[in-house]
Amino acid sequence: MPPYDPSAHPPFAVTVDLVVLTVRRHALCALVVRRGEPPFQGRWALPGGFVRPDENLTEAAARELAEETGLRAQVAVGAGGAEAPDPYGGAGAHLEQLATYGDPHRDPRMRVVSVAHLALAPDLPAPRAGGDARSARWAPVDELLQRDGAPGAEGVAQLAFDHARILADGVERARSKIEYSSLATAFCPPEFTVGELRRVYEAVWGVALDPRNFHRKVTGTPGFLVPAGGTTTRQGGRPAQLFRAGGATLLNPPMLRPEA
Amino acid sequence: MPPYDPSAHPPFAVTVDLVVLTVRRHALCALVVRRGEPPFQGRWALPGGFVRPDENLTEAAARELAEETGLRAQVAVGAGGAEAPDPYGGAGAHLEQLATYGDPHRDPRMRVVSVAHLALAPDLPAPRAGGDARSARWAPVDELLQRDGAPGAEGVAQLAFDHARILADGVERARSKIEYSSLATAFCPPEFTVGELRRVYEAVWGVALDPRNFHRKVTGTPGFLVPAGGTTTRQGGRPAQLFRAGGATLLNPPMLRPEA
DNA sequence: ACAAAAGTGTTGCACGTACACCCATGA
DNA sequence: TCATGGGTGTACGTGCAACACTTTTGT
Repeated sequence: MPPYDPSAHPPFAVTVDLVVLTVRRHALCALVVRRGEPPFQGRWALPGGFVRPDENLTEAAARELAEETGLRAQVAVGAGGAEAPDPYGGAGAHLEQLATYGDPHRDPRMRVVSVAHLALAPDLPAPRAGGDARSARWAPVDELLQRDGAPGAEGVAQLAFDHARILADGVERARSKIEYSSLATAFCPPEFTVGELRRVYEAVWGVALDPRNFHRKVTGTPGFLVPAGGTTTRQGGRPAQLFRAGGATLLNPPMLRPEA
Repeated sequence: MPPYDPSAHPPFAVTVDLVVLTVRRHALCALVVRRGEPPFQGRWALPGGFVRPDENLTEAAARELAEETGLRAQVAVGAGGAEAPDPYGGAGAHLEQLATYGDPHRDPRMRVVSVAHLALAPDLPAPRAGGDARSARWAPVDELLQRDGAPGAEGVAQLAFDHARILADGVERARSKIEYSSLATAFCPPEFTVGELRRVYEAVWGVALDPRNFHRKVTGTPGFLVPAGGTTTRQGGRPAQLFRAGGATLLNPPMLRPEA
């Protein structure tokens, strides 16, 4: 390694970008904000911002998440590069590092290395255009990721920068990770029914699951769900038991994703 | 997002660090280099270096890998943030992005954000102390990751910076990824036997596997292994068929890791 | 002959899939 | 009464674990 002389190295900017996913009306949706200035002015982009000198990457991502959504982060430990325990106590969104994108020309203005993070949130009342966001919305990922040229599907402009790629990576991570972990509960409110959890899987994977077998699977895995005591009929039909996420974080054997 | 004024942002240095793993004498080993200057002078560290202005992160990692080992990288595409296809044609090591580490004080000299990469290589003749490495060696990961204070296990100094954490994350990634992918073949020479592949799994997981069931599993998975034609007795005993890695990259159903 | 490693056959069990069936509520 | 979603029972198939057994070399 050459000696470290700050002035001898090219100027890199380091940012965090956020893939914030939720399930709304049976569809997997991502949070996007409209850019107010060039480049890509007027286009939709992932929320994000610069890492400050005194904060680590996870803190920067949690700060941006709070600014955009008001959610407090539940930081995941593990091989994702988490650096600090959850500084908050309350309920909030799952947050983990996704990947880092550093192509020399991904931002036309200067060299920007972006550490993308993935956040999973329960359905929120409405995007809060806080901080420096001009306007924000939840958009179905299917729309955002449509390749241009798809017939009969115009009207959705491509995301700014390489954000389509980042979003695709985040969606793929979420889709595969709910197979073998209890992460799907991060899309649910603190108390939820088995059917609501099943609809999360169905929305994220875009498939239909057998309600009976799903029920047996999740209630039969020790530590995955703990009964919360009450019941609800908010989905109609027979009253359903309410559950909370249990301590188990790994699902073994995993939930099988149908090939469809 | 505030406007981009390079001079308005704090100076970040961006580096790549490498977790290079191989299997030697039945043990999972990592490549470490001895630091020739402060901080952590004389301590072992992961190989790595600065990202240059004109290269992306994957290219930087591949360049460092070639400088340290002479290996050419087979870049993995997917959610790891790969940015370019393999620019080389020959045989080489598997390379993928691991995670990014950016704690404000991880390097005492200045703010350094390191994009760690994971490389898996077949057993190499000897570490080549090329580039700026003072000296290099393959060290068993069990030694490198021993927590200090373990009785009867002194003599192995802790790795420099946060490299023990990075190495642990890389080892965990390798251990879990060979479960559901054909990645274990990256530890083998171009042609290998079923027994040699099994010994890779046993070394990486630190468990014993049933040779008969392992044989059925890997030869029965379509596209995982393709016969190379010959046989060998280099392991002693009855001649074993030689295989090459097949096109299949995903193992379904996965190889089951015994709980031991 | 013996050890060592490569392969094959067979059986039992755990778990997923498919689907018939019953339960409890609101309209 | 009917539609809707919640929940249980059961038969069938697939695939892994375990282990007996055969094959082919080196010493």
